[in-house]
Amino acid sequence: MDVSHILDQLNPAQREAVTAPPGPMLVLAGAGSGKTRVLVHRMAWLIQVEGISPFSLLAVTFTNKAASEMRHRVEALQNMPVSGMWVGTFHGLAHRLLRAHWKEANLPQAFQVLDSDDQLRMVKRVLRNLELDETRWIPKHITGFINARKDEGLRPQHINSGGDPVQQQLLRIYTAYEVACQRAGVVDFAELLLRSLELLRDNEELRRHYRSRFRHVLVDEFQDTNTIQYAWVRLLAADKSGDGAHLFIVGDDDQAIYGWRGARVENIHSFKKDFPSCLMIKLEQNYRSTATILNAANALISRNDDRLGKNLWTQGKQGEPIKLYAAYNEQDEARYVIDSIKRWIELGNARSDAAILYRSNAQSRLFEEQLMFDGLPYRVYGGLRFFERAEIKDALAYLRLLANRSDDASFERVINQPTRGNGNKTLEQLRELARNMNLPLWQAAQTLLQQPGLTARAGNALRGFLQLVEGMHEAVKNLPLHEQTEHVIQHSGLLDLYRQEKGEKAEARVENLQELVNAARGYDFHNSDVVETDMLTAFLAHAALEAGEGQADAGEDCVQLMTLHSAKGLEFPLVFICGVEEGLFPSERARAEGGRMQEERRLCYVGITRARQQLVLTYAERRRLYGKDYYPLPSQFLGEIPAEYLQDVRFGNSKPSSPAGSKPQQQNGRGLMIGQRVQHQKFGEGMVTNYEGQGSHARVEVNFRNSGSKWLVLAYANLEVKA
DNA sequence: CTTGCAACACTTTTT
DNA sequence: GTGTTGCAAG
Repeated sequence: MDVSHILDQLNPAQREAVTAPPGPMLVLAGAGSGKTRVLVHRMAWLIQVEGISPFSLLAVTFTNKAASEMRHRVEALQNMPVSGMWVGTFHGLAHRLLRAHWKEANLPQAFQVLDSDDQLRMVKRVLRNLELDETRWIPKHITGFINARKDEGLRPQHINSGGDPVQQQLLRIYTAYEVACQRAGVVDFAELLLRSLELLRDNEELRRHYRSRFRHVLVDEFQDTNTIQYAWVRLLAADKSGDGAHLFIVGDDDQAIYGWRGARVENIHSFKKDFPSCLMIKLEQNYRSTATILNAANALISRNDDRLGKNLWTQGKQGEPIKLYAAYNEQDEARYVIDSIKRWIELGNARSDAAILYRSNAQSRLFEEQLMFDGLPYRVYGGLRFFERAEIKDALAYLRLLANRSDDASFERVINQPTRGNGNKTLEQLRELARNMNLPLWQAAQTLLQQPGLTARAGNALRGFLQLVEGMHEAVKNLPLHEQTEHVIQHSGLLDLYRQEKGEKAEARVENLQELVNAARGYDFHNSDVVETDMLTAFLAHAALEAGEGQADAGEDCVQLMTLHSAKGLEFPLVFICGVEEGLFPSERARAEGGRMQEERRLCYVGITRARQQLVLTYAERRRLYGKDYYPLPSQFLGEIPAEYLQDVRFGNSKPSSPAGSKPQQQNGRGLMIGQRVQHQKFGEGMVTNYEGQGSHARVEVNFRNSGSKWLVLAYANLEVKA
């Protein structure tokens, strides 16, 4: 059999991993070392050479994007669609299990998936029911608590409060939340994982079934797994009994940047202990970056402890030094970055080959303004995704109510959206009744209408809502999905509501609602992993599990803006990492909390290794953040990169272009400009960071080395200009 | 039920 | 500095 197409393009280490005999395997894959390629080729190898049926393969990733890329690449190697193979995210696969075995998992067949926003609302309702003060029991903290416990595999009954009243109260809320979810037939993200873990763990028949079915389980980005995800993988793993899957784990401990959301790098270490016979292969040859960039990254990350350890190398060129620009302030930083990008584009490069990376989303604004001023198309990653938009969630809530009347969260969301006379008072009565009789709100509403107590007007309004939902359900029952959607946004009044609103926002909302119809039309039920359910429920799960893109115009050639976190897995010829300052990157919180610096350093490592040809690091000497001025020190990470790889391009390298909001570089006849070093009789040495006004009113802002920043009237300040 | 104002937060993000 | 959210007045 000719296997050259599987092995030809692989280096020795990659080949060793791809062709390894069955058994636990840990592939330590450095940045840009061909990690996905190894996973994909391994799958092709198993199918084509080892003769493993795709039916016996399970591959799990963290994002839908990674999952679909993996599937496509396997199919490309295979030269045909591969069916029967399970490829998906942990959540997607868990969802698939629960759909297939809803009875065993003690769920209603039409159970719905809560996204984080739904979950937050749910918690707020629970708090209200328990009559707890939301200022003392902060809903966000509560969801954080619940999710963290679930991610550790802990139900309320597993947790010992140790007599701590706060802990006891939290457990009470956790318990009430679980009861409410169960009654409503909804499942949050963490619950998907926990419940499917419990399903496999406690149901011997099912466990046997899946353990004998899956011969190979491949896990991508293993350093990002949390406790329960690793437990889930282990349940399927081969043991002495002979059945169970061979685990093929791919990850990079140096790129573990999600500890703050429950990921445990330690799982990589545990894996070696849990599977002592495991093979470890390091992929250290990098195909992405110049030697300079790699050396800098290696030097930086070598400061971390407890690494499994690897050293990236390349056969490629030395490349340009890493540029380091010290901006006067954040405006200057933006101007420098965008000017550099403009020059780069003038050399014939694509806009999309340049990426601006930053630690926090708040930093994107200035870059956006500058890009807008210069007329450069750009795209900001992150932000609200399609299925998370309020109008979309409204429409989905109606659809969910059609699928499942017990979904209280959806009921509350739309009972008065658009307003139809169901006010707070009615809602309070409903909640009270639902609580007392232990009923979903829907049934409570029906009950309430049978009893006296509502005013005629309130009763009519409530009846109107119930009839609206029933009526829509009746009308829509046998229609295709997109017509159901269309009917619902029309007849619920949502479309009219937003049509009547004015402003760009409302227009966008109407468009989004129409886009939802298109999404429903395009939804491929048959291509989905979901079995044992109807089209509508499947679509709703799809909406919750795959929130969609943030912006529609992804296709255009544009400059890429994103956080360092969302840059993971991507690469760009030209990369800027901005705001490399103490307090921003590393973040203030990481600095304050001991032990968080290592993850911050890994984040820096991730950022550096995104760059293929040219890397530029920038920091500002003055930064305005949340309406306050800061004079940050350059990031300690800069000092951890050997100077031989760095080139200072401090001051004057940026061609001025008078962008929006910026001021001409020349300030009056004395040649004073931003960045100018000056001497003051009383305050000493400093640097001009800003100025305003003209002539005798002209004022400058000077950041003095020893006395901080001051505004001075130029005419009186008697500043001495330094070289 | 809508409108307006004050309080609040504000690292990172997928599912 | 900006945007969201919750509450009270109209």
